[in-house]
Parts: sequence; structure tokens; C-alpha cells
Amino acid sequence: MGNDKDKLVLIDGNSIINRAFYALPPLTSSNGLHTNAVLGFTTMLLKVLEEEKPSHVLVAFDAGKVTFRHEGYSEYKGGRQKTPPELSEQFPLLKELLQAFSISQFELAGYEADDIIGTMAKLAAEQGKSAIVVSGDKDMLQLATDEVSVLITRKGVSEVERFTPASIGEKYGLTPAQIIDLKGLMGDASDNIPGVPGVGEKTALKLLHEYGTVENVLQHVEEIKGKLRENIETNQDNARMSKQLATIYREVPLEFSIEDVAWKGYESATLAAAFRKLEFKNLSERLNLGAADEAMEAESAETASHYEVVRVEEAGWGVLTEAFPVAEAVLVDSVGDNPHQSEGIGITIVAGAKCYVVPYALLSDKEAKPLVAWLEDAGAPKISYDLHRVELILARSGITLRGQSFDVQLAAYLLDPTEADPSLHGLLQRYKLAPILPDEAVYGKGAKFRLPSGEELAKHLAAKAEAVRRLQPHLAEQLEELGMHRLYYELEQPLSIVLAGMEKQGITVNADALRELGAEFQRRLEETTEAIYASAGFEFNIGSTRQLGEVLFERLGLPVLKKTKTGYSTDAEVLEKLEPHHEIVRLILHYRQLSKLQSTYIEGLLKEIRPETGKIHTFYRQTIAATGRLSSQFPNLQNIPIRMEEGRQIRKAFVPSEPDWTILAADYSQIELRVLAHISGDDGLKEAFLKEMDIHTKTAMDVFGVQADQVDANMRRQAKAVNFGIVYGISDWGLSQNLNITRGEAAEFIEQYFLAFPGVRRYMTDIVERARNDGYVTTLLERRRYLPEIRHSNFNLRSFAERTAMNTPIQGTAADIIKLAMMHMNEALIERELRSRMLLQVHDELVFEVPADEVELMKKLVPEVMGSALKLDVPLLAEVSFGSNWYEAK
DNA sequence: GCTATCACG
DNA sequence: ACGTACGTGATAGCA
Repeated sequence: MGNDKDKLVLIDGNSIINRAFYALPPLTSSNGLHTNAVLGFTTMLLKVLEEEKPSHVLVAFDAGKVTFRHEGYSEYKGGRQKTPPELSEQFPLLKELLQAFSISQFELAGYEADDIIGTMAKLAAEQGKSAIVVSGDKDMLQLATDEVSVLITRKGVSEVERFTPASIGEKYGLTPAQIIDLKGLMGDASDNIPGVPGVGEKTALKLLHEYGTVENVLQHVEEIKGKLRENIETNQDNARMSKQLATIYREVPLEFSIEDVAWKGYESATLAAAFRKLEFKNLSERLNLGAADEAMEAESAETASHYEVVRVEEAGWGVLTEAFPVAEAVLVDSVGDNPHQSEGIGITIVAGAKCYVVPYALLSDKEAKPLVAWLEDAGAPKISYDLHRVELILARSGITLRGQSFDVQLAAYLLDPTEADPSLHGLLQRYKLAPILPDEAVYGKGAKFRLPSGEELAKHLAAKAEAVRRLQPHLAEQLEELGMHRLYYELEQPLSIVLAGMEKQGITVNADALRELGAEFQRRLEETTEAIYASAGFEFNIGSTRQLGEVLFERLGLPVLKKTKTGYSTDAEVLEKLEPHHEIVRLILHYRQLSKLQSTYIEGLLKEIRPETGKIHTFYRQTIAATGRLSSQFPNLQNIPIRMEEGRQIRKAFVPSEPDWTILAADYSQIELRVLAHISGDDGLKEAFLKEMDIHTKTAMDVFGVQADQVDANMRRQAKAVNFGIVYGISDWGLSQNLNITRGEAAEFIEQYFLAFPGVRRYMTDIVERARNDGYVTTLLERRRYLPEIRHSNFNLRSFAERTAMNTPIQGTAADIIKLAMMHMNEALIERELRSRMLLQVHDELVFEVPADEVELMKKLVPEVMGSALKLDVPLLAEVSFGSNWYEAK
């Protein structure tokens, strides 16, 4: 009867989904559902289907809570933690997905998945079919026969180990049947199976190699010596019962036959839909479902919204005349990440039922004049995507973009700043609108990047531009609904224009000064390298952490204090502790410092200086940081060295762009702690700032209970760390690490702090509570950050979310404030017709270049504007300084 | 492409 | 008991 090609795959659903849940990082779909366990399960499933090519597949689940095992032993599985909600909500998802795979599933009240599988495996063997059992549970090994092999997952679910009677014999020296005896002796803590106390795998194996079965061990117990014998004798019943509990029952009354679980493959469209719902993009691509599915969907979106693609190069420039008056959205696509260098691809205008596509290169044509005029027309409103970038790209073609009315990327960032995929394709998915092809699918990625033919390209550009139009009303409505209307229209969107202005302006950097400094670094780098080789007695690549680790910890035998995922840790924290052990450590620290300066700051910055102007143009990203801060790229000008004198010299190269001008820098004093004083309303903290006390000294007085004159430098240093800790979302462990003190001491500092500033304690408790209730936290200007993991059952993830809940309103409100200050500064400069220019923002600092005759005015104006950016219950103080370069402005 | 490291606020 | 301070970006080494 059995066809000899028949092969059954029997999967222990509960076991695999559990393994997957704990093996994969938490993942949520855009609607907040946890999907990591389903993803892990599916990865494993696809692998098994691919490799085994089964004719029959069954996934078995445990049903309910009580099984026949409880009848004899009520504590069975008693010690097990209850299933976390993040996992239980994934069971229905998995069952639905299995349906999409057309795979049979089964559960039966009173029985566990392994009993169902054991019964099926037995049936299969009786019918001469082979079977593969898949589980994370080694108990299953008892089912192995010549016809039944068992796959046990390891390292999560990505890899499996295949067991046959032979390999079980090799690995354990046991027959499959003896696996039950093994469990009987060892027990299983996770199932609350007792076994024999004091008997682990090693002892159990030794006993079984000698006596074969639990029963035989019990019979010959008098031959065993000492404590072990005592344990076995007093636990005879436990051992017998444990063996019984571990035995898989193979007579489950199944109402179906093997033929009912035949598997003939899945239907692509159904599976594609299921993957889309779960947002399993990679899997979809892997199975080549993605392309077909999305092309189909994209097609239908195009027909559904009835737009026509007009290629201006074919239809002629004249067609644009009818477009401008009714134009709604414009898309400027480009190649490359750096907008100061990227090449434009095309400009697409959506107007009514038509999308007009203009290849970017045609922008320099004479006939493009009306298009340029439209782009520069402040009276022509433009909805777009990443307006900030567009403005920079157009600027390089001599075009000043005006009439910016809405940016879907920026709006989407405000609505959820942590969402990873900012692409139009991703946004459509998030807002459940008809999809378009992702850029990757059209352009390819990495080395395979290429622009498609005019026709195909035009179609894609049109689809993107039209997607912008479709997204806009949804986003605008959401902003309104969440009370983020003003944040968007009055702050972020106009700020993007100010940022573009700063970036276009750029900052002059003296290349010769950098090169000179670099030559000095180079000399010392070579010196240090020689010294390191001499100290080690041989040469190696100091920059390779792997080689360095071998040298320090294997050849020189230094103590290993910390490990990374891949080997020894050699970071500065470790090296500082190793300094007294060997002179080489100090040299390596010095080498590290120098090579960082040389590669990132000397060579890195030199590469970014435009030879024509001597300037560096950074690119501020407004849609990256989860807290609302800006970030800076190509190069990053927000991390120019300052803390160490050697690195600080780099700042001498940042100079004014015109002779006799001055660099003026102004930074907020303690802005985050002032924000904390305001939002917590703590009286003591507020008073400290109202009196303009030194906040770290004040904290030291309260934490150590001393007078101001008794605060020494060390106490102040520790108090400063406490203040940092408070802002970061305090934890005793974090503080103890930072200060190199015990956790208990750190906890004591924190307690003293909270006693002195009870309002701050109240804020910390309240904000976490609010985040738990609302699922998000906000800043003073209603900037929002969602924290789904604050309700997670995993301690680490939850704690992280709690610290984030404490920190984000503080860091985010500080970001709100300096953004306001930038807007007001920009207005003030224009209004007063000043020539001074705002060049850089470094989170709590603004850098300007100022002509000599404006220095006195700016020294007053800048701190005034910064200090009054937002009215708080405590004063906002900005300190100003200036000099002939950024180094001098300190 | 990923990991470890280190620069800044 | 659990094991991390909050937020970024650039570089070199290595697979």
C-alpha cells in the first residue's frame, strides 16, 4: 500500500514555536502584532520542506492544559512559566499561516503534540512509509527507527541536527528506547519531571550503559555506592513515574488517516497574501512570491487610480503647460545618499489624472524654463517626499525650490519616528494603501544597481509620485488627530528649509591646518607603532581586534575581563583596567586615539572639503533620531573631538569663510536638567536653576548631605554621573558601571537623590506608568515616541523601554527647544538684515560665522534668542563664546 | 554586510 | 534572577 517515495514530516508545533520565540529578537508588524515566533517557525518549515520534499506534512499542537499525564501526576509541567502574551498571540497567526501553506494541523484534547506525532510515526512505519519528526525536544529521540529520523533544532531554529538510531548510539551509547530511561533518571526541570535528585546527564548515561533500563538500575541498586545509591533508593517511585511521564503515547485515537495529511504544495497567491499580512518581506522574496505579488498589486493600483504616464521627452515640453495650474505633487528622485553629490534621475509632477515625467538631465534644456519657474514659484504648492533633500539637489542645478507645502516622509517620521522603513513603498504598506514596487525591485541594489529603460523608469517614477499624492491626506489627517499639527507645520517643515540653507552655506575648513596636524599625528602614530612592536617583541596588525586580542590575552597572558560575541573585548574600558599589568596597554590606548583622529578626522574631513570653495557641507537628517534630535552625515559634524586636547586641535581648522569674520558658538547650559526641572516640577531642582547654582555641586550637597564648601572634586564628579544617570533613565547597575562602584553604593546614591528631589522620582514613576497605559511618551511640543516593549514580559526589553520612557521626553524636549531657537535665529537674522550666518547645530550648541561689525550684536542676540525659545518654569541659559576658529570659540 | 570600536551631545 | 546606562555616524577588519 505505501508508496516507497512517501515521506511524512511531523512537526511538534508547540515546541518549535517556543524555540523560535526565545531565539529571535522581538519583531512586530506595523499594526503591533508580535511575529517573531511565527517568522522563526516559518524559516524552519521552509527549510524542512525544501530539504525533505515531503509528500505528507502534519503540524501537531498541544491542546488545552490538562493531559492524561496530569491524571497520575498533578504537578506535571507545574514549574513552567505561563506563556507570555507576546507568544500566545502568535498561535492564531501561525495556524492561519499553516492554512495558507495548505498544511494539515491537528490537536486533541487530553494529548500533547508528541503523542500525536508518536502515533502518526508508528502508523507510517506500519504502512512502510518513512517519517521525519521535527522538534526542539530531545524526548522525541525515543521515536527514532530505521524508518523514522528525528530532527532536533539547535541554535534557535535555524539549524537542525538529524538523529537516527545509529547516531543516537554514537552520541549517547543508547538505543532510542533508552532515551525514556535517560529522562526517567535525569528528570526534566522544564516539564517538572523529578527524576532522581543528583543525577544529571552524565550519571544517568553511566548508569544506563551499565544497567540498560531504569528497572534494571533499581534491581541492582545494591551494587551502586555512596550518596548516589541513597538517592536512587529513596526515589525509586520518582524514577519509575518519571520514565512513565517521558514515554510518548502512541495509541492516540486519531480520526484521520495518513492520506488526510498529504501535502501537494502551497498556492503562491494565498501564501503571498499571508506573508504580506505578516509583513514577511524577506521570505516573500526568497520564495519569489514578492515580485509576482507586488507587480500584480502595483498594476492594480495603477489601474485603480487611473492615472496616465506622460513622458515629456516624447510628448514634448508643451504638455506641461496644462499640468502646472493643477499640479499636486512633485517627486525628485536621485541616485546616491549624499544630496550634495547625488545625481538627479527625474522630476515627476502629478496633476489630475496624469503623471508627467521629466528626465533630470533635461532640466538644463532651454525649454525647461517653465518647469524651473514652477519649481521656484512660491505660489505653486508642492507636496513631495524628502523635500529637504530635493531642495539640495535642485540647488546644485541652480534652482531654488519654493512653495513646499507637505513632505510625506517628514510627516511619517513625526507620526512614528522609530519606524525603520522610510521608503514610499514602506509608507504605503504602513498606511495600508495600494503598494508600488520598491526601489530595489526596479533599480536593483549594491553592485547590481542600474536604471531601467525610459519606459519602465517613467512608470516607476510616476507610481512613486502618485503614491505621494495618495499618502498626503492620510498623513495630514493623522497629524491633526494626534495633535501634532503645529509641530509639523510650524516647526519641522519650515526647519527643513533652514537646515538646507545651513548645508548649502557650508563651513570653511583649512585643509593645510588639517594636513599639518595630520603629519604630526602620523609621526606619533609611527612612534607608537614601533614602541608597541618592541614591547610585544613582534609585529602584528594593531588595528585588528582579533590579532590584538590574541597578543594581549594569549601571548602576554593578560586577564580576560570582558568578551564580545566574537572573542575578547579590547575596548577602552577593558584596556584602562589592564593598564597596570603591562606597558603595552598604555601604548595601545594611545595608538587607538591617534588612529581614530587620523582616519576619521584628518583623512575623513579632508576628503569632504570641496576643492573649489574650501568648504565642508554636511547633511542634517531630520527623520532619523527617535527622540527628535537631528543627525549629521557626510561628514558628521556633530562629533568633532573636544574632550581630549589632542583631538580638540581639529577644531582649529574650522574657520570663518571670509577674512576678519569670527566663529561664534553658543551652547545651552544644562538644557536637559533644566527640562527635567520643568517637566517634573521638582521644587528643589527648579530652585537650584532659579538661583543659577552649579547643578552638579548642588546634587553632591544633597546626595552626600554636606555643605557647598565641603563638596570636593570627586564628590562633584560622582554627582555629575548621577545627573547623567537620571537623564538616561536611571538604573543602579548603569551608575555602578559608570562610577566603578558597587551596585549597592549606586543604589544608595540614587535613593539619596530621590529623597532630595522627590518630584523627579514622581516624574520617573509617572512617565513609565503613562507609557504603559498609552503605549507612547511625548515631549513638550507633542513629539511622540511609541514604546511597545514597555508591556513586554521579557525583563530586559521592558527595562530598556522604561529607561527610554524616562529619557525621551527630556532629550526630545531639548531637541524641540533648540529647533525652535534655530527657527527664531533664522528669522532674526533675516529681519535685522544681518550678514551673520548660522552654520552648525550640535544638539545643544549653535555655531555661526559673524562679520566683525556684528560681533557685539550677535553676542547679545544669540543667547537672547536661544534663552527665550520656549518659556519654561526655569530659566534657559545659553553661553556664548567666539574666536578666530571653532577651537578658540570655547 | 556585519562587528567592534570610538568620536560627540 | 534577569544584564544596560540615552541618542547618533564613521572607520577598519573580516567574512
